[in-house]
Amino acid sequence: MSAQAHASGEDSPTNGTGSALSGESWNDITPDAARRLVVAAVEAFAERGYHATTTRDIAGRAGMSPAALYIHYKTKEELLYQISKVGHLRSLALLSEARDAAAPAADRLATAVRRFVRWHAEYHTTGRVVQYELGALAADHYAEIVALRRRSEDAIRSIIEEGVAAGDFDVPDVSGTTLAVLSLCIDVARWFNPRGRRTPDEVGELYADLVLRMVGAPRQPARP
Amino acid sequence: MSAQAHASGEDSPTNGTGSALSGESWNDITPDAARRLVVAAVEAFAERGYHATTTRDIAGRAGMSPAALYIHYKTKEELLYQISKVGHLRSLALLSEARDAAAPAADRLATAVRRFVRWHAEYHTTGRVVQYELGALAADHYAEIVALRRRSEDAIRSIIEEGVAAGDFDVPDVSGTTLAVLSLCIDVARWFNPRGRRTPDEVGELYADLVLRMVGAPRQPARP
DNA sequence: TCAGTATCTAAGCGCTTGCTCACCCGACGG
DNA sequence: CCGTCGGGTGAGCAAGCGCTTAGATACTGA
Repeated sequence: MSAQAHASGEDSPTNGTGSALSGESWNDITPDAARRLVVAAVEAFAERGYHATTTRDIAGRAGMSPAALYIHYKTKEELLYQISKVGHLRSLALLSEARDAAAPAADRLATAVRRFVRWHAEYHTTGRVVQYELGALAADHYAEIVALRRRSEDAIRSIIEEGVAAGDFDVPDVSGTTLAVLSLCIDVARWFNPRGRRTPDEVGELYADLVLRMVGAPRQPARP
Repeated sequence: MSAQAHASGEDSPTNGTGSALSGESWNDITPDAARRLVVAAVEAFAERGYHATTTRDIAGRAGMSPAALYIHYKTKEELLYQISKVGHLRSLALLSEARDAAAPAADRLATAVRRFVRWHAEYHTTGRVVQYELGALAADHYAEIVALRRRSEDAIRSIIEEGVAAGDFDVPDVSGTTLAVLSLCIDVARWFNPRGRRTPDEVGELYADLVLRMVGAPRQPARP
């Protein structure tokens, strides 16, 4: 397979948003206790699911009493909403950035997949909550999140459409393939295990290659 | 509710096990009330998740009082276990059959994916429970199910390995690609919507094509 | 005819849930 | 030196949970 050497600089074709640096993106939540609660909630939701997680458990992990949770968040659902929103915005930013880069469609698609997958692997707990606990959101919050997801889908679809138009891709069913690509990437959050054989970087590389095959792009161009 | 019509015949290249006929496979559960409970539980678990589903809800959907549930199943978890077991056995049978067929690896892989995906689309409620509610199983039940999943993975891996050995496939990372193929198929249960544009057959066909591309098989052989 | 069995229900037990309330505490400006 | 205020607590409420029990009903074979 392709050498995964790629020194750090590797991507960040555009960094207009300045989002590229952030690791887990809870850093800008204040006060400190509110941030600890979000982190605790992500862990708990990812481990046991939203409904199986108790507010006592979340508060406990954050090192405070059950009642303290309600100083910072009105309900347990609001915590989920916060997590879901931040996660979806991050996904969308990632994919939009890749779509808008000045590069051939194949490169942009590979970059999008590589980063999207890497994020889902690296922050697979967050990813799990973001991708699999939507159903627990209140109706209005759910609608808002679904709109963000649609925009993410559009970003991928755009790249594939442009690749087809440029004659770089061979894709009989663009919207079906878009769905499959996104689905493939998202599911990484479900199975990824940080103690497994593969690093997030390796999975990203593997998946970028697989997706290029799916769209019938000529074999991976040598990367600088 | 689920039209279980499904004209059966369509493919079935091998039908040694005789399992090919079953549609939704709850038909052989007796007595009738126990079957109704399983069907109700599948619907409820798929809609809201295991933990958000109450025994009162399940019993209600099955048209009986909450207490009646416990005549047929010892606990709510046993219901989940039953569903999970039947579903995983069905998946495994599907994949094993495809693996053992007398045909080139590409055909066997395409058949495996086509049927696996079709099943996850057609019975996406069951699929949802089977694939996404494992975590709610008791420890011993969980271990048993995980063993079944490993055997399913082995079936796919075998086909890919044999395709590589025969020179039909070009796969740099066999076990990674196996994971990706399974992941892609499984995730159909999450997003498939019976009121959407695509039928289960169409999704199966699309995915079989995509997977052949992923393993670098020469373009799809004409099917009879 | 009638005990035995299988199936079901109304009522409810003990416990946990999400969330609230009355109160406490240390930092800090005047 | 005190009042205020953001952040915290212990206790607990109403509701809902999984599950049990005592008893009703219908069907069976002898």
